[in-house]
Amino acid sequence: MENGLISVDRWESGSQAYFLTHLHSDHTQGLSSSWSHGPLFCSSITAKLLPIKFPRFDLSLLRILHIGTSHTLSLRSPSSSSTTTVRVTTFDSCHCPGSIMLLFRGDFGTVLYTGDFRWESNCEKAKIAKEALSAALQDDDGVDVVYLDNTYANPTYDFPSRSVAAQQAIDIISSHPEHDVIIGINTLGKEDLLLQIASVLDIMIWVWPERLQTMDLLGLPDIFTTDTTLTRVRAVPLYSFGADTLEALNLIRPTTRPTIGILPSGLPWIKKSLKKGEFLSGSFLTSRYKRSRPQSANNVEVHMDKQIGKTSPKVFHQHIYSVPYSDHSNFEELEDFIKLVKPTDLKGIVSISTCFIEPMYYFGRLCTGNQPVQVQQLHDRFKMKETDEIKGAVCPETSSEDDDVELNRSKESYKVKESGKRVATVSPETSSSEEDSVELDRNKMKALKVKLSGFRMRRFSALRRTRRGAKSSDLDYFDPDEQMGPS
DNA sequence: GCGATCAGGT
DNA sequence: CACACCTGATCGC
Repeated sequence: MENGLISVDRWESGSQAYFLTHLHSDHTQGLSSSWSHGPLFCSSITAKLLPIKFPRFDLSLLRILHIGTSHTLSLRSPSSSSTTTVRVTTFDSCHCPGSIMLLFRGDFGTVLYTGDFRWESNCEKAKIAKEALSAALQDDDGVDVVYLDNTYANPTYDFPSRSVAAQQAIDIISSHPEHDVIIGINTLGKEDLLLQIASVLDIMIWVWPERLQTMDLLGLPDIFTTDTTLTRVRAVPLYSFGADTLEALNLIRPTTRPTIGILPSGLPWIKKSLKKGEFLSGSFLTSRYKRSRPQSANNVEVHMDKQIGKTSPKVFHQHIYSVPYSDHSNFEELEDFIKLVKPTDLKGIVSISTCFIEPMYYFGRLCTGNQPVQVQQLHDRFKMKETDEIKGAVCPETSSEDDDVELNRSKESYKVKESGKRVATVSPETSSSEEDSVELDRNKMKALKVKLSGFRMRRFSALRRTRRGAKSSDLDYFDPDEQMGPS
């Protein structure tokens, strides 16, 4: 959304007001400590966390948007030189701490920018946000455009609420009473998962020192620690979480306890780095429709198929479980959202993605614009997108539950093949067994690296570092001896 | 030396 | 298949 007036999660110069929906790095590309193109509007939590990511950021540029409030900005109209006003209302998007949804009203009409969001039907915060949005929309003629978090804008994405997924993680931990557990997380997000685990199992959760600082800034309960002796459950950075790490942890027994990994992820198709003769024969994208029973690691039985029709935990490595814990709305929630807002037009907001799901394909019938969406229109839109730098526009395969046979039949025509690498992988020359052996060699090399206590091993040992009794106030985050990773 | 960008990885 | 984000290389300033 750029018209010389405002930018949302975009940081090039040329706008008069900038909005940051949340602090994940795919939304801060172009933002830096030295950025100064204009005032930056964000939530109070984002403002609090921003200096961690951008230490020398000019804080006088920040403008706080409180949840549930409206602000009126006086800006210069880019076309004429007259003044124009933009009114912005802020809602909790329930994606990660500090994340917001923005409703803009101005000469350009009414535009709702969802940002990344998850509004679950069973979530109290989402319910409040929903009601606030409904109320805000009552004095409007309707929303002209919704910029939608279209990450899962396809009916194949049918995963449970976060609390249900968290319970699945808890069941996995409970069924491994003698194991250490590591959970892969990023620098922001999944805090509620950790809180639910800690509360139900009445245990503390280990986090790395920088993450503890974030937890403290967020004012979360005092259940996080940097002392490995206080708990068997550790949340570790996703980048240090892999089959290699788990294999290493389980190789050096009995020095350490046997360890399982839990990967909280909305991506149901996460595949492990495949080696021959191991558990899974196909990707999760296909296997989840086979109603296959999740295989349990180490022959420990896990009873977990309660959520019929919803994504269940998966084992994709001897020691790693995946639970469908997502901070993006699933298809059903997106559908409810569109039914509530009934926009005239709908656009997807994908940042770093090779897989763009056209939201109008499934939600077009819920919009109030020209109905129904014509095949040719969508086709044209895809073509436009592709020449317009969004690399590909793909409607993933779906089950045959679509009620609109006509659309379903012509689905193939919406697929736009991605150029470059993707094309190369389907070309006949590269599908030979020669490539397989290269792949195997690469895996061998990786395994060797671990065993030779190379880079990965050092990173792993950093994770195990004990910080006995450390509280965040005691920590010196800039002590190079305490930094994670190779020095 | 720093920031921006890209490639390659989990 | 890629939620988000890491490291490392390179390049321009």
